[in-house]
Amino acid sequence: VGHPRSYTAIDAVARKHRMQGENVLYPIGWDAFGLPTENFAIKFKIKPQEATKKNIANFTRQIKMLGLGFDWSREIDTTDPAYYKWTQWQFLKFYQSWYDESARRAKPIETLPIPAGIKGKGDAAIRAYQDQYRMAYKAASTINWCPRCKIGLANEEAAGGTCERCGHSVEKREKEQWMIRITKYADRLLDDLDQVDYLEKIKAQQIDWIGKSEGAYIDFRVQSASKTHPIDDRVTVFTTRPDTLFGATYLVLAPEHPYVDTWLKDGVITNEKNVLAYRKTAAKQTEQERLAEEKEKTGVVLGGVFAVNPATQEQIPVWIADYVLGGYGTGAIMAVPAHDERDFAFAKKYELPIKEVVAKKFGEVRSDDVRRDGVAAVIIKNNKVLVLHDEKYDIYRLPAGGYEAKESAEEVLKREIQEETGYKNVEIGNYLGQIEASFDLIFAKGRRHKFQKGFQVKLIDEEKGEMDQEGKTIFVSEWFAKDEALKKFAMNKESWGEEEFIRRAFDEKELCFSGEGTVVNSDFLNGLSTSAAKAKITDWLEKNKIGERAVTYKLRDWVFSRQRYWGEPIPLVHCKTCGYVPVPEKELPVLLPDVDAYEPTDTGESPLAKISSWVKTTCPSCGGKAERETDTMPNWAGSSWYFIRYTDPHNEHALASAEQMRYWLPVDLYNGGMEHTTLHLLYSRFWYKFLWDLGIVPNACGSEPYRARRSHGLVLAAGGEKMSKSKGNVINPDEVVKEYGADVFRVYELFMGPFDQAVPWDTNGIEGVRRFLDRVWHVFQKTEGQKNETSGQNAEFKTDLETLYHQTVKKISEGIDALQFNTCISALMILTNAFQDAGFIPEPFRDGFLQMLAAFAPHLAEELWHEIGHTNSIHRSGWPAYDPGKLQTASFELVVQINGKVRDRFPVSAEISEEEAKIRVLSSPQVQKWLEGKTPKKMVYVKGKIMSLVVE
RNA sequence: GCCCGGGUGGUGGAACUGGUAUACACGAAGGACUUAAAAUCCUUUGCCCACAAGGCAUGCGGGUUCGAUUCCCGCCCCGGGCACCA
Repeated sequence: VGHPRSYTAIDAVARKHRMQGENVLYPIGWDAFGLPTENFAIKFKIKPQEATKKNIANFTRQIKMLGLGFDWSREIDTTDPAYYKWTQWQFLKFYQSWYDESARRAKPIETLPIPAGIKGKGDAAIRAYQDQYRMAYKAASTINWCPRCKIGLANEEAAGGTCERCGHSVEKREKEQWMIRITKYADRLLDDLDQVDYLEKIKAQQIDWIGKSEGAYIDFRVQSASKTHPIDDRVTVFTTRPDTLFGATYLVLAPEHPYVDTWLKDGVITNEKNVLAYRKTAAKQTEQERLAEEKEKTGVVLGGVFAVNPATQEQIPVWIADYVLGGYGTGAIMAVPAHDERDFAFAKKYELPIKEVVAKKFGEVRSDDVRRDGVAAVIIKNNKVLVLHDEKYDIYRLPAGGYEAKESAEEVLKREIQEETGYKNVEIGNYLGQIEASFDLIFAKGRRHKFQKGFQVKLIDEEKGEMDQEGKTIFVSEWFAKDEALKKFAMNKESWGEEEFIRRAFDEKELCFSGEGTVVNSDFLNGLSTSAAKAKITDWLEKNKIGERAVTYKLRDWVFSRQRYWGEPIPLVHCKTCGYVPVPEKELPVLLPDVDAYEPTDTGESPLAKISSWVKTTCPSCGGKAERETDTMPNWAGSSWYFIRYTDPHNEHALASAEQMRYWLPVDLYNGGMEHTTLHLLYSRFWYKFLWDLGIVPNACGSEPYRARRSHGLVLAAGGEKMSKSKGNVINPDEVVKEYGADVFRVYELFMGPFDQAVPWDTNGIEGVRRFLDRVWHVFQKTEGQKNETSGQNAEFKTDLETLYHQTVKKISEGIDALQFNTCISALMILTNAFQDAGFIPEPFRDGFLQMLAAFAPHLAEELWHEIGHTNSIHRSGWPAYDPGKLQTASFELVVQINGKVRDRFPVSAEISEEEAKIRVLSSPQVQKWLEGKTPKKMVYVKGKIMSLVVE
């Protein structure tokens, strides 16, 4: 019952827009390559081809049973050779392209400039040079190997050290793999998120996965004390905080760092045994075990070598430790215990020196002002120092010797306020209550820098010298109005937008740990904010050629090979003389051979490698003997572009015609589960951008494939736990449809709760929906013959029904587009109940009511549509419109509040004036009773709603 | 730890840009119809007190406001995602 929920929901959207006369493409297809199908086939000892066929047949039956309005003429199947021909074709495009960094786009490989020196060396050299730049390339890499599934996994599929499919922990293996340079698109995948309308959490996941961080590479010289084994190497580290270089007191390499191999081999390391032992345990450990150890840090110092801190020229020890990851950055870090939590823990454990870098000095603060276990925010003003406790991260720390306030963004803000408003005493702080002195203006800063709508500001009376106990908290908008100078200042800042204003005010921060270690007062960084310090020191590093600006990403290149049978064969041929040669376009698709034995092998080689008749071929380039590539593509391949194929699914000459792509793309609404909001979404965005770069997707379509991405909530079992086969709590739509019918099932799926939230399946709840549809049916039966709309009804009653009808049309028309299906259904229920009370459905509302119902319960609506005399299909009939003038009833219930409490309510005409309303209110006996003879100090009237009286 | 959600009756959940909190539905209780049951229909249903009149309630504590589920500050709890990423 999970899949049908989103199908039904988007079906309602599709049907509504279709009925509104729009051309709607609501497609369905099967992404059937990959592990799930293959494992299923192995388990039941059938061929994956058959498993696919069977499951497609079953899903098709179920979908048709539900009456979903998919366009079956566009049905696709990623395992169909007519489809995967184009998947292979696109792979070849990756192979035959390179990424031009300066143009920020992919281009055909022929356009790659070949350096003169290489040109002279002949074709082989040119080829080798090109191979280094191809978007698809083969490289030996450490991959995640799942011993149970016998498959190499992409990093994305082995997150957390376990196989995404089976949960088994993965091993590291060296393997030649086809890779795709998705990392070249990291910045664009990040930047272009601004263009799209995705759910916030989906955007966050994309950003998170790409994991961009900006900093610098810094070279540390590593030398040996020994005369017999002298070395002078340079270890490069990556850091996001080059400004803390002065505080780097040791270096840590990942255990598998190649330098360690070299030094061991050269006999430089004096404690070889310990080092080897540590490396061995580290290598043996699975990712899972490593993380399971409660983050207890371990490591071994490398005896016989030391590094030199380029800023201080101090000699510092070099360690290996598994808290440094080989695969990220350079696999080496400079440890700055005073400014990094992990380094701090490590330094404490192994008693390594801790040095703190501070930019300036200022006056004293008592040590007990600084919390022992945490940190404190410190801000000074004139001669006073304020210590404000805060959470770990926003820290303006106070060393024992003290330092002067640097000009942080807070300071800038403060200065600007002072200069522009003439206010002298301006303070920016964290906790209002802890500020003792009197100030004119205080910005209170929240824990998370999240001031979306405003923040608290205190205005203190300077003459009194002391703020009164309560203070006066006002909102920004009001604060703007209270003081001309402040208003002017704030108005200027308004052009930043609120967010930018706040970001500027509070974004800059510095991380330190209090009360530990010694302090380095750096003249070099004197008076600089963190970002300015970073820039200054990076400039210095670059100038002296010991470092450079750098950006790193968590995102890695996409491992595109699978050593499994059930996937698209990679359409390349390997020839001893020509290297890898693409299969010519006219020979595509390279068909997956139909074989009996397709189980994965222990050797890690594709099962296809065993089929020599298939493997042996001739080289398309030289005609000599050659072998086919036996790796297949990952299941993500076919699904990376299927939305493009939907626009032109039967095209034999192209993946889709430019005309069709221009007509349909980008996708307006993409709904799916959260399980595809990192990988599939990222891959398909990347894939699309690549095609767009090459002009395969027309420029006019834009660089993002999906305009909006939404996601539906899970359907949970009755107890609120996940449905799973092992728990036996899975509900199959077949059973539900058998008992209640497709329409009840559909409507319940939408009524059960908010579309984007997880909701438990409730067998009682579905009964209510059945009753509702029964009621609809019955009220229509009673309606028959009642052609005269006003028969027996008084005018007021009719007006109410009319108002309700127009309100419902508005609500449902808007609700469907906002994906608020549960309230749409309830609106239909309310209207139905009103019809039932009336005894029948007045003529003018019949068609519209059914048309709205048709979006949710298409079968019943169609049946009743014909019953009331129509001969066309309701699904092509149109969508009801509402009359904005008929949304209000002639009268409304005026609510009277006295001192915030509801004391009376009575109906009044919608046209009543404020004066009249006041008279009516004051003459009410109820109100008079509560007034006890007093006159209200104030009367607030909200038209159509409420009268609020304030009495002393 | 970080990032997203969320916390409202016995239950799933409503509530527009701050304006009658608890729509709609489930469940429960009572009633009508029936020999009886099912189905259907009607009534009641946040809590306290109940004769009425009141009072208290949207996770907790504050604040702003004539008025707060909604805005602000500080917390607590639950779900999901990420995580020794330097």
